[in-house]
Amino acid sequence: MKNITDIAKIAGVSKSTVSRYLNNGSVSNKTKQKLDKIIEENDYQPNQFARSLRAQSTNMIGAIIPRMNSHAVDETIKGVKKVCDNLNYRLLLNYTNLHSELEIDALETFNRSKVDGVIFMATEITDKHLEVINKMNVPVVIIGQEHPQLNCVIHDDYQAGYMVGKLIGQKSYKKVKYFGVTETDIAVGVKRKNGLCDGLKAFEIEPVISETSFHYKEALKDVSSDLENARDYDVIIGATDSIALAVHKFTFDYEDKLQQPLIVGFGGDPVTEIVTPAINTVEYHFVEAGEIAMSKLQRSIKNQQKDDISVVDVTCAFKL
Amino acid sequence: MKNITDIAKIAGVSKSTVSRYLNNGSVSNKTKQKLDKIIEENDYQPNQFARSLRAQSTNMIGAIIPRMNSHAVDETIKGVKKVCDNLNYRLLLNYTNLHSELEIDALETFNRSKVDGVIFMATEITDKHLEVINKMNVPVVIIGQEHPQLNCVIHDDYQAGYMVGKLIGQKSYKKVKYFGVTETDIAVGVKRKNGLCDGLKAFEIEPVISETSFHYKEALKDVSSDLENARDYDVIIGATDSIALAVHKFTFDYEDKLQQPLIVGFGGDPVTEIVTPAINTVEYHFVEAGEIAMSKLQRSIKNQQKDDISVVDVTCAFKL
DNA sequence: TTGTACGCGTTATCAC
DNA sequence: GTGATAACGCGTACAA
Repeated sequence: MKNITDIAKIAGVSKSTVSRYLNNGSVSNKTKQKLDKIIEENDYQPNQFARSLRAQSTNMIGAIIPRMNSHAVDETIKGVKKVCDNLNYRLLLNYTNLHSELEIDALETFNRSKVDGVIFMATEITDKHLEVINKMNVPVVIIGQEHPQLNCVIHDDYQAGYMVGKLIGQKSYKKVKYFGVTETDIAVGVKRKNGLCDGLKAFEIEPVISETSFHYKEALKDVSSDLENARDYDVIIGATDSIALAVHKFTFDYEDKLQQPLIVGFGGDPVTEIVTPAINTVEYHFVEAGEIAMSKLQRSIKNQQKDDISVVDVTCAFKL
Repeated sequence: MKNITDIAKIAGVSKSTVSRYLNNGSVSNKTKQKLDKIIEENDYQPNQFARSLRAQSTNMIGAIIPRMNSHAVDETIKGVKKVCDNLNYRLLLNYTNLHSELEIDALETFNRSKVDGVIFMATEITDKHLEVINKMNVPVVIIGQEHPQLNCVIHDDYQAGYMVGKLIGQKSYKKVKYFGVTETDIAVGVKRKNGLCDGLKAFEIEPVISETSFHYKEALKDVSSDLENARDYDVIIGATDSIALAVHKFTFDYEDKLQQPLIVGFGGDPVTEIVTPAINTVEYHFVEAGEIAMSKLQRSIKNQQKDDISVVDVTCAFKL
């Protein structure tokens, strides 16, 4: 592999001339053409590490994602990538498979790698997360959870829950079941649930609440044992689309086809419309969230200061 | 951000001592303890770029993935990551959203970034791909497509198709429909189809073949218009699980519930068992493929030479 | 327009 | 066990 000095020698110029050719331009037409050819022939590529070392910046953004096979993650990263492309940042993904320690590890790695900024799709922010993030000398933007000391983009989960609650109340459904998730996840476990309860409360409905897992398979177990002895719900709501799908899977086999409950989920996962009858799901604007997050990050990189939390609206595309 | 010289100054030693402390060891107990403390206090992290520049190697593996929200990609990367963790490589993902130019771009970027090796999940290998890969001075392993000049890991798509064909023939189904994909995708578009046809041929069955898209939505359109006037198939096979799901979606609404066709897909996507009735799908061993690919890459990095194509078996977990 | 000299942060070599 | 020094590849004042 050739370096800038090799190229300079071949061209019979100094390496600063080659460097100028590569960056600003300011070289004579003659040497320009000579270099065009030589660099092409030797397919020379400047060493990115030497560049970064020198420039003290890498033009890279690191993104930490909890998992891959997820509509939410996919869409969010689409948004992030779009802005990255515009701003000429390289996007690197680090995937933690929902492991909290791997998140910490990834944060430290990106910090050490001196990426220009980090996008962190969080499911939970522990004290350890906070400690590591505060020590970092690279700006971080969190997507999906909020924390007063950090730079965050969140979805309006309370509103999402509230909208569903109101829609259900208006249609005068009576018996409502909710499968929620752990309260360590503030966004989904707490706010979404509270929104729903408040929305229902206006109609004097109190849902029956259980807690289950984000994972379809585990949710299916919980849902099955839970609903086995109580099949008279008008509406069953899953805190996520995965959970709603588990509910669908179980209730689909109810003997009495006519009395199947209405099923509602959150997240706008396209799988919800593959099943029949399609599941009603609240649309989250993940792409937009990704774009906003990356723009925020860009500002942090320039200004070094955090701004307020950004809240992305949700939309309820369905009518009950 | 402090560097090794700062730390050395604070400790009152030379930077070579600090470097030794960080790497081999060979320092006195006294200075060791001193450095323990100082490095902790200043949370000093060695600059990765300077290290790589010096070492001429990055300990990083770049992976190029076509999309994120996919069971196949998710599982494959799990396998790759597992081996990476064992070998102490960092894994970087670059996601191309199924854009061929972005793949080329990603290959060049990783080459310039001097990662130690590249894992490339390909849907297609064009001349342009070949040209770029051949110019690279970093080993590349392809997953999912084969090419005589390249280092590849593939699934046994012919066998997968053949197994399905034989199972169908044995059950004496008669009218068989197959929704395939473009033949530019050798693995899925050609081999899977040929396997199926050969498997069926043994039973003198000739399937009716159409071509459609990998994407669920587009497949649904094609499937709908195709099946609208021909609802008397015993078996309908989709070249991928997405296509099979589209078939399910359409045929589920057939008025005559009793005469619903059997549906078969390929890929083992968990979504196929969420729908009811569950779709029969051929299991692909993506995690294993990822592991094999990464092991191959590791060998290439050490030896600089390519070995034979690795073929990963498929399994047919269902009986018809 | 072109070339010289230096520094980015790290590690390896070789004296001491 | 420790410290000075060169080298990794590049960009950029500064001088020519």
